[in-house]
Amino acid sequence: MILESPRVVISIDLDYFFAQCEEIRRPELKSKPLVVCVFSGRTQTSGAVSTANYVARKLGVKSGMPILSAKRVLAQHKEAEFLPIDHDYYERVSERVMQLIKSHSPIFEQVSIDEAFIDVTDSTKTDFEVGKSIGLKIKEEILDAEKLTCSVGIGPNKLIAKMAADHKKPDGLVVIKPEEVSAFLSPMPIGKLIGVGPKSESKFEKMGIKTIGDLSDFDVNSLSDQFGKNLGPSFKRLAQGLDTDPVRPRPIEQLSRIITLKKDAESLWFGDELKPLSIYLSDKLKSLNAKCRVVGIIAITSELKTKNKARTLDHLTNSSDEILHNCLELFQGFFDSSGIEVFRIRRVGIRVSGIDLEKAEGKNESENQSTLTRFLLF
DNA sequence: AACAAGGGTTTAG
DNA sequence: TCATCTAAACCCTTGTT
Repeated sequence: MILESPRVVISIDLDYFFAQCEEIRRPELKSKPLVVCVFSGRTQTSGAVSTANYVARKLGVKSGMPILSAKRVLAQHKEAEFLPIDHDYYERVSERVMQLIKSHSPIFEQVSIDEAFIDVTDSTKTDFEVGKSIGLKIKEEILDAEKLTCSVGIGPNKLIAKMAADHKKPDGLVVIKPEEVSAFLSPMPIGKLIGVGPKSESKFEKMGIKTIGDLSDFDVNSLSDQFGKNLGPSFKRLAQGLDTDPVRPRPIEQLSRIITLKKDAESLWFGDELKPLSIYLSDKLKSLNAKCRVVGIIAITSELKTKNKARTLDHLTNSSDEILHNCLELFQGFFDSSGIEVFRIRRVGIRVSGIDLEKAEGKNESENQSTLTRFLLF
């Protein structure tokens, strides 16, 4: 019985992308520890590591680490570089790479600034050897055109393609044919399964599930009890290597913008800081030819707990004034609630969702979609 | 029972 | 002061139809 129609899916993941972009324009950095940082502006070193090259990673630098910790880890390495993130530059590089990848198949999905899938079932006629040669060609073209390395995975669906790409990094290429899926997945530790993070991993551990193989034949009802009636069965299917999610462009569902305050707030003194955020989101909506129905705020407390509020409007909007006005009212709700719960706010942001793409004049649906994809990132 | 709205959690990069 | 930023998927509760 055929449960899933055979596909050939390629996952392309640009290696340590932001740091590699910095290495392109300053090749002398390649041999040094290189750390791309998001400075928050509170102090000279406050902020987090966005990504680091493999020289820095081997010395212990990790994504998400406080910049100060990375500085300590690299204290002995006077030559280490800490560069501020330059998103516009990475965006331009990414855009060219994505065009190149897209030229290999019309069935294309950009997952993030440095990651994409293509479905090459048709052009390969399901021959994985042909799929492999397309993967090699893409690696070669990206290297020639942009001097960037990437990791490529080829499999019968997105899950396997992605895990194959993760399997050999950097600059790898791994092909997993349908008949190899089980042997590939089964022995892997459960934390390697896409979608299983630290929280789920420790839950699985308590249930005696150590490997993906353990999960693949675990009782589905117990999984539903632990993870919910959607996620539980879904985890089991993934562990079996089953994934029917098609390669296709994802429509934008929400846009948000968040900043770190110079000082934690106990009152609404930061209202002025929100205005540029509302203008940014308004401009973004307009450039997408879109409007939103839901306006929300995000607050992260001094204890790093996230709080959200949102309201649904009775109409669509893309007006920055209207977005801002609604956000300010929502923030009031954090402060004038007669104080059972008091907290200080470290970071604040605004979000629009319920996004409605308007029909653009003289553009068909797919042109509309690609405009959308281009604006997806920052 | 089915659905919408609002808020929290987890994951990924 | 160690602790960025963006987006999606899912979970739960509550209220409405």
